[in-house]
Amino acid sequence: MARMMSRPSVVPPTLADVAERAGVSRQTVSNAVNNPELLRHDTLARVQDAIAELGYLPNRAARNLRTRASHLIGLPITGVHEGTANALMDRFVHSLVETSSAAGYHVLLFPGAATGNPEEALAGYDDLLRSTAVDAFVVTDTYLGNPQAAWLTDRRAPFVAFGRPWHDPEASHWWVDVDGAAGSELATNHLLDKGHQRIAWIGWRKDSLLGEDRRAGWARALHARGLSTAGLASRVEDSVASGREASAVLLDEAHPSAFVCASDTLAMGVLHTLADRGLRAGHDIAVTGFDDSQVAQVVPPGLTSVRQPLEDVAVEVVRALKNLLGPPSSEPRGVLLEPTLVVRASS
Amino acid sequence: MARMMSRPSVVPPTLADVAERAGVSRQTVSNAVNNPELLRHDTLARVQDAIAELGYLPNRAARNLRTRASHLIGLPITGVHEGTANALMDRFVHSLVETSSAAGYHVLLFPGAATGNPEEALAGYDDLLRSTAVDAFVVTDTYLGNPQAAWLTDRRAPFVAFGRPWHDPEASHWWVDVDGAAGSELATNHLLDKGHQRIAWIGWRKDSLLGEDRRAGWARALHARGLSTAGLASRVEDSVASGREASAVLLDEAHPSAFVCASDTLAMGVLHTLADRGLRAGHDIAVTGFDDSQVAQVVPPGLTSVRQPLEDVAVEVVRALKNLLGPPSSEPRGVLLEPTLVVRASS
DNA sequence: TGGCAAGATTGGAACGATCCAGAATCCGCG
DNA sequence: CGCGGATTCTGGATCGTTCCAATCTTGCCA
Repeated sequence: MARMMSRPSVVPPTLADVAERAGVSRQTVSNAVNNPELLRHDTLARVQDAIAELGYLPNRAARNLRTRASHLIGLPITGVHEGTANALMDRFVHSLVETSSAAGYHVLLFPGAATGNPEEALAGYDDLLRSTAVDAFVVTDTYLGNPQAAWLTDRRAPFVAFGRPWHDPEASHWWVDVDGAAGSELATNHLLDKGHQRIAWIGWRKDSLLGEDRRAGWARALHARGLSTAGLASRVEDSVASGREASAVLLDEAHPSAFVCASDTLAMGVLHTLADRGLRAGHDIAVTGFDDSQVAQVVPPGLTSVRQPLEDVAVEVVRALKNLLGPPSSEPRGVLLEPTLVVRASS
Repeated sequence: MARMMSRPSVVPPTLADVAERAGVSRQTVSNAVNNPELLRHDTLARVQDAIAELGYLPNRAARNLRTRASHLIGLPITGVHEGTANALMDRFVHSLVETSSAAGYHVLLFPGAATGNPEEALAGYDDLLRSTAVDAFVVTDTYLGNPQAAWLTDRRAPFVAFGRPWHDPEASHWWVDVDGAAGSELATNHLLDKGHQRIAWIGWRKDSLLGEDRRAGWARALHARGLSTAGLASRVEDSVASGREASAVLLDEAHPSAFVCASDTLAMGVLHTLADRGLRAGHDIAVTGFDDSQVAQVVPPGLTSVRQPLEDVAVEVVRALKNLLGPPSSEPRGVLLEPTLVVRASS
């Protein structure tokens, strides 16, 4: 059956074809597509019929040329870090594709700062923009000292950041972020409610403002109950090995009954240490992670983790994009979303 | 400093601008960019200087319009399955972006068969193609009964599949795949070499040809050593829960000393069962997975897993794309790559 | 019924590149 | 020195759409 429907590989119909068929001018067809409210009822119907009969679809290249827009959003693909549990992007990318598609945009992937110096990589952004390959960017790697945001702002490149402008609170670009402090506070309070008193923190190096933010939530929760944080925090790099070492040291020196971690990767390190010592997560020692990665979902016995509302982030990012590319608006340029806690057997 | 370099937001230079500056015609500049060998040495140099001075970049929309090509490759994003350990696509997408970028292509993401009936989703493919949004597709979900390949072939849509045409060995489209049987054979032989005699298989439902292929490798390895497979195989759906149940049953009824699984997800299920029973993976019972997902890398004590050479797959996919979009070639249309085994502490 | 503004429709020009055919230049050789 | 052919360069036409300004209809009221 499908075979009978197979189209010969002819050239697709154009505006002119539709116009002829409907007995109107090209411009009228164009209006029928882009500004239907300009047409009289009966004309609109006639044109729409013709469009349907011919299976007309506007040629994107031509439209892009004329309107100087591509309706594409550039998303740099950053390096996959072996050994970390970050499937975070997977979920975000998926949500972003869905949401932006509904808004008439498609997502264009391109190599981000994969290799070499950042200057060179950023030049790639500029090329995409100048060649009208993309209308705007969505950037996610707003880590310590990443020059992206400042550079893009400087070049007047339209972009939305997933991540706050930590180093420049005055930054005027659009951003969406998740409240990390609230997240670790959620996790910590959950443990406190379970009766834990000595709750350790394993986070990132002090120069990671994102890490310090998440840490603040842990500290806030402890202080709120009159508990001290002294000696209970460790700051390392984001790897399983680091989490493993840090938790071993903390167990020996501070005797915590629970760990709150800045990432699932670090939490996995804790699980390693527990396994090494014959301790059972959730039974002997409680552990929580951050990101609700697939690892957290499938690892025995199940890792309690802070889940970022990536679907909502995507929605907000697209909203920001629309504001960015549309007429100037006075909406707030930064949005902070609240994470949730997914409780599993590790706590 | 950077601020001083900021460009005013002027219109980018066009071919005509470069032509004027270099004192040649538009066409000559076009040739300098696309067919440099047509120019005399000195003219080429002069034009290239002008290009560099003005920072000229061809306008993609205009080029696409004229050449009827977009230099974009469509990659449908399929649903994220919660609870499975499939970060496979992450790695593949990354490789594909890198490789195709080097070949002058960019990757366009769009919602695949996310919701509803496949017919509707496939119509989305057609739209992209007809509106000249993409030149070709890369499809990955060639699972049981997926109509994609046949449908795309029918519509004469150019595409390359990651995955063999299981249901139609005569299919004439381009594809790249990884030898699953060889993968499980690798894993099984590894266990046999370690002295295991009773090695169980946990795979997918029998109607998954991909699953049966992987299973065949396990059976082949056992038979090669004169061992029987009787009672040692279980076929379930791809979830942690299924792997958990299947392994529990197998442990009770067949008393295997090792498990070879068709996916990391199933292997995680086995790890759950082992944890339930106080058994230690790699010590009491050996386990191997398939895909070398991030989960395999970070879970204690480390999951031995078959790793697909996704980087090579991407290279082959791009090679196929070039053949597909370029002049007809007589290269073979199917490529089968060999996986490797990543040994960790679970075996 | 004439006048007029609002509404609906139209045709030419433009976006910036490449295709194509023809013109100019170069080169070697009789 | 002139000629033919290869090499190099050029200008107009074109891809399919939207912008723009102008024209044609319509509806309303005096």
